[in-house]
Amino acid sequence: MVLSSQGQAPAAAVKYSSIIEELGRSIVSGELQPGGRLTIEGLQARFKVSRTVIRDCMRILESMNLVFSKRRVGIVVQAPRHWNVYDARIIRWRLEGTSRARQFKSLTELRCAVEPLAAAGAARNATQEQRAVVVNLAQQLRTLGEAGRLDEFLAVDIEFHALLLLASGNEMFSALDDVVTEVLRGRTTQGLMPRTPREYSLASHEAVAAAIAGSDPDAAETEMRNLLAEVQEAVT
Amino acid sequence: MVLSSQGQAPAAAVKYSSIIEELGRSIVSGELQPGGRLTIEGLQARFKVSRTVIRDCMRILESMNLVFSKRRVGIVVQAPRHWNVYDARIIRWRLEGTSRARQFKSLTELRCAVEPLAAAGAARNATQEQRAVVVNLAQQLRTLGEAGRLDEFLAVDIEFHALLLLASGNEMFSALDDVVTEVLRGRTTQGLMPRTPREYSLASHEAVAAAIAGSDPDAAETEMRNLLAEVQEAVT
DNA sequence: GGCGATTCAAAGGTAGCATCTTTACATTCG
DNA sequence: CGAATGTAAAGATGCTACCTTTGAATCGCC
Repeated sequence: MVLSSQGQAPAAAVKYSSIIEELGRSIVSGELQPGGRLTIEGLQARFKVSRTVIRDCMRILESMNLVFSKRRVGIVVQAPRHWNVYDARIIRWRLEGTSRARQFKSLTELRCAVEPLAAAGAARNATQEQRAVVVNLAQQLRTLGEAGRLDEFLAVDIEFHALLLLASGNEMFSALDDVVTEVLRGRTTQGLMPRTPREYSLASHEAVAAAIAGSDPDAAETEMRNLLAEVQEAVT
Repeated sequence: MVLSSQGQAPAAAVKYSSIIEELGRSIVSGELQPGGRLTIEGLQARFKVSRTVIRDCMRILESMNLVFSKRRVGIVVQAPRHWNVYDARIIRWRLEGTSRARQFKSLTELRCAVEPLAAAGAARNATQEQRAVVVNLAQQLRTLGEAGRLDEFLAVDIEFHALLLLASGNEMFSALDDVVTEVLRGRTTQGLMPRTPREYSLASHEAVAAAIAGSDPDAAETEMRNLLAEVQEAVT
């Protein structure tokens, strides 16, 4: 799952991507109510493109379970419970839209659920190189944090957490790296972070790294939980 | 996310669904290597359908990040790390294929991560009715478990866990109900379950239910962790 | 041998037509 | 008057033919 780009696909804007974006956002924001109908013909006129393009878009939205299409009826907007909420695009749209705060909270809770086990997994499965990098990143975090270089701190923090997910050896966890990235980034932008990272947080990162380096899953899990306690609190 | 059907869409087999199934399975199983190429023309000949249908299929597979298409090159199979592994269809394909055991383990680990927090969430956010139902389901589990009626036990167990996820109030959690359903079902089919559910397990279900009914998030989380400890062990 | 121009294969996009389903409406019969 | 049945139309599904755009690979020049 890749938030920024469609996997390997070249960034080259294909024609329909903007249509998907627009419709996806409308649906996710609630502007297009569940049960609401669209027709290919209508969309064709609205976006001034051929039917093929609209059809392609519909297939994609359908595959995200945002809509379904039925003969003689048209394209019907699905209720939120059907949406593939783990699809990177839907996550992005929800974070951009009015439901940002809500989505943010959900994702943070998901992080709190997953990251401790991911850390434990990393302590078990990480390669030697990954262990070394984790320790190194934690050190960098301290340096940058104490120096108050927040932007660089954020970048390294993202790298730290993404590496843990990857090293966990569980692809369901590593697929969430975009989620974690987005949440960390949003947390800073939204001013939910202290100006200077707290000593507590720096120490926790180091402790997690040490546990992973020392192949101690239980410690890694516990320390990660400590680390997340702060986060949890800020959102609740 | 719905494993069995595409949301509200009628079961009516649209033409391309079987093509998607076949190609999706080939990719997920590794039969079609990452970097491997397909062409629309080739697929057209292979499946004896028009270009339109193939294009629709490609859009869908592309939207799952299983492939990407490039002009002058064709349709290229993506590496596993790009796949939308939370897409219900991909989960299903992986569970059907040769990587079943591996996928099973990942999903179980995911359950262990998510369900405790979901239980805590349910203790906080469930409606009165949901709380009553949870308690009732736990009771049924005891009755069915002690009577050795395994099929019915499984059905109720699935209902129990799905309700927790739903009641958690976190849509990222409730979207995982298919995953949990599939894991529970597979666990029974694969003979990972004791013939008669253990007293320990029955008590844990009751304890979780009681904690939710009594609005005690911490207890719900702890009890759910106890419940999952057994599961965790069986898979590791 | 390296670098720019050319070629061309394959996807992207358009257009129009035929078909199939399902809904909505009208008609008929009890 | 109400239920069953027939019918028309709306709109998705599917096919074919044709043009455009892109970018990989080859060719040719320096």
